[in-house]
Order: sequence, then structure tokens, then C-alpha cells
Amino acid sequence: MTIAPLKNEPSSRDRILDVAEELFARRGYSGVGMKEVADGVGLGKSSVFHHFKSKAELYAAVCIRILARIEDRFVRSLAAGGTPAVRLDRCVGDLLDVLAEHPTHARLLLRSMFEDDDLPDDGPEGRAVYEAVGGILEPFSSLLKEGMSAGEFRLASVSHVMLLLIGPIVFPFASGEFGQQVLGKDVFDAAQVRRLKSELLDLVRVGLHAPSAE
Amino acid sequence: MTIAPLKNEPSSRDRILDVAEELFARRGYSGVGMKEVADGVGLGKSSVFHHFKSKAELYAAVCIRILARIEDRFVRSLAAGGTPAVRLDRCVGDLLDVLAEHPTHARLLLRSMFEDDDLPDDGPEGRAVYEAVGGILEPFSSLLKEGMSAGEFRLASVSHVMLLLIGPIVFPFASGEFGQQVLGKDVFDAAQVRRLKSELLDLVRVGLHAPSAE
DNA sequence: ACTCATTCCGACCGATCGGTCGGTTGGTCG
DNA sequence: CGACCAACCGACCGATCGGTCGGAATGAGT
Repeated sequence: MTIAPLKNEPSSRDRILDVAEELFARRGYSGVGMKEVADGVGLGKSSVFHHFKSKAELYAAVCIRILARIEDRFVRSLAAGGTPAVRLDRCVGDLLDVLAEHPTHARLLLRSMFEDDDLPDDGPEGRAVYEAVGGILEPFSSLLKEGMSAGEFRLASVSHVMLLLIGPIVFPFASGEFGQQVLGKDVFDAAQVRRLKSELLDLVRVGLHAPSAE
Repeated sequence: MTIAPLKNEPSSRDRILDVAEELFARRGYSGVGMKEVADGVGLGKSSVFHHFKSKAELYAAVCIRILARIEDRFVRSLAAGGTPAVRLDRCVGDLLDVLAEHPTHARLLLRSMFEDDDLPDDGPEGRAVYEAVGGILEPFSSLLKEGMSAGEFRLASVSHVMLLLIGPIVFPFASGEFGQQVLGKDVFDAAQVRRLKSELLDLVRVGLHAPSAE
């Protein structure tokens, strides 16, 4: 069957994506050579170019796969019911969980925001990335608006609050050695993740809560 | 006078640092070539190598200059009196101001956390960076502890809260086009900076405040 | 006038970059 | 069987990488 590679062994394409994700997260787009990726997979360089016709396309594919994983969990978490406050709590927590489970994600995500030069912004891959990001930001924005008009969150500029909130969610898991140095322990250690999550949720809950009305 | 270049014209060395800072912030360490830096300054490549003996040293010099600027403002802001809550408010605000005044700073700072591979961690420059970071983190940590034991802030893990707070402070000004897309306007526009600052201070004030005691 | 250090440059080095090319497998069809 | 095709490879391309070297200016000190 050519249409169903239902084997347990991951395809070469997936293994290339895995290796590339790890390397791009650690050293950035221009810090990684295609030879390095190929060696990591155990293939020749030209074989990598057989699966992805350019470095930019490989990078875009890595980003899209990550965004898809995050979007998937995020919208599922958002779809589950509850008041805006409950839903915010749950989906911020779930977001942290995804980032904690895949140590490469936060870093690569942050990097891809900086290196927009590298991405072929106009190509179809750039479009896909753009849509995936929108698929995450838009429902989040709606949730905040909903909570404010329901009187659960204090009134504030939704876009500014969103931009602010992305920081503490993504940064800790992207900080790598720096974060380890601050905490004294591995950021991805289960106990640290739990601690980080509880502190962040405390901060968000109280920081966004409407002051007078309950 | 060889020891006092007190002219108004910036020295070649400083102009190299300026150009390199701009480029490193936009494209990262390995995304920038020494030729590019030299062209930006209007010098030959070998002239740049006359002032900085390697690319890594140039990068470290850029980082140190930025950290020094931030540390300077930060410790000055911290030294001024007031209760812990007042001092936290003021120095977070001042921190935002520095980052807003120099659009390259936040991005380069974040990048340098990711690219610890590129920095010669064991060399004297690496040491200088390390100390500059410590010079900022340590007084901040002390401030938080002080506020907690004084009962002004709610009790929490100082290190985790610190790691969390760095996110919303640095990220918005590092987000570049992404931030612009979220806000709909330039992140470094004076009005947006004001808005961002007020939202962040609201969030921090309420989010860290002790719940019961006043 | 002679020296000496600073600043700058063009030419060059070996290595590596992203990417191409021609060709060889091995498996799946008709 | 022969045709086809995805997967893979080694060899190679021009360009660029970080870095070196010898020398040409310039100016201050003596």
C-alpha cells in the first residue's frame, strides 16, 4: 500500500522532522545545516532534499506541525464548557502542559516569531503558519472579550493583555539553561512544571479578575 | 590624546557595535555575517576584525553593552526608596521604558538566552555576561522576598515568580511583527507602550498583592 | 627625519553553506 | 518479464562563511 504507511516504524519524513525540530529549537534556522539534519537522521544530505525541496520548506513544516499540535489541544480545551474564568484557567493550564511535554516547542515557537525573515511569508507554507496562529489567537481573544462583558474579568484592552499573557506562558519553557539557573532545577521536571503552573494560574486568576463585582 | 577620544563623532568601534546590535537582533548570531556588519558600518571586513578579534567576541560585546544599560537603569530605580510594592512598580515600569526606548534590546536579550551555545561561556566575556545578569536578577529576587516577608506580596516561590515575570516584561518588545499584528499598531509607538505598561502594572500589582492583609 | 602605534584595506585561505545532478537500489504494478 | 517510482546516495557546484596576512596610509612623539 502506498497510501497507508501504517507501520509502527516512523517514516523517514517524520524522522527528519523530529531531528530538524530538535536542532532548529536549539540553534535556530541559520544555525543548523542540512548536512547536520541528514546526519542526525542517518541519511545523505540529498535524501533530505528529496523529502523537502528546500531548507525553508523543512523549517515551515516543523513549525506547522508544532502549531497544529498546540492548536489541537487548545481548541479542544476551549470547547469544553464552563464560565469564561473556568475555561481560561483550563486552557492556560493545558497550554502549559503541551509546552512542558515537548521541550522543543516553546523555544521554536519564540524563535519563529523572531525569524520571520527566514520564513517564505508569501508562499503557501507561510499562509498555513499564519492561519494556525490565527486559529489559536482568535478563540483566545474571544474568550477574554466574553469574560469581560460577562463581568468576570476586569475591563482591559484585549489585544494588549493577550500580548502580555503570551510571555509568561511561553517564556519559562523556552528559557533553557537560563531558566534552569534561575530555578536551580530543570524547568521540565514534573515538580517544577506543577509549581510554575500553579503560580501562573494564581497570577492570571487574580490579575484578570474583576475587582468589585464577583 | 590617545586615552581621551572625547570627540562627538562616535568611534568606529561604537559604530560597529551599533550596526552589529541591530543585525544580531534582527537575524540572530549565525544569521549575520561579518561582511554584512562591515558593509553596514562602511568598513572592510578585516577592519572589523581589527576591533573585535572574533565574531563571538563582537557578539559578547554587544550583549554586555545592552546588559550594562539595563542594569544601570534598573539598580538606580531599585535604589530609590519606597515600600517594596512601590519599588516593584517603579522598577518594572523603568525596565519597560528601557526596552521600549531601544527596540533591539528585548529581542537580542531573548535571543542570547537561546543561543548560549554561541557564547564562549567559559571565556572572560561569558563571565561578564553572567555577572551582569546576576546583577539584575539578584536585587530583583531580594525585592520580592522583602515584599513577601513584609506582608505586601502574597507568599509564593520567588524563583518561579521571577521566571514568570520576565516573560510579559521582555516578550512584547521582542515580538516584532507578531506583536504588531496582534495589536494592530507598532509595539514601540508611545501610546502602545503606555498601554502595555499600564496593563502589565495592573496585572503585577493585583497578581502579587497579598490577598487578605493590606 | 625617524619611529611607532593605530586604523584601515584587498587578497586570500580552508571550510561549509544550500542546492543540483546522474545514477542505483528495491518494491509494486501490468 | 519490463516499466515505473519513491527513496536514497556520492560527487559536485558557486557562493559565502569566519578568519589571516602583508602592506598602505595617518598622525603623534622624539
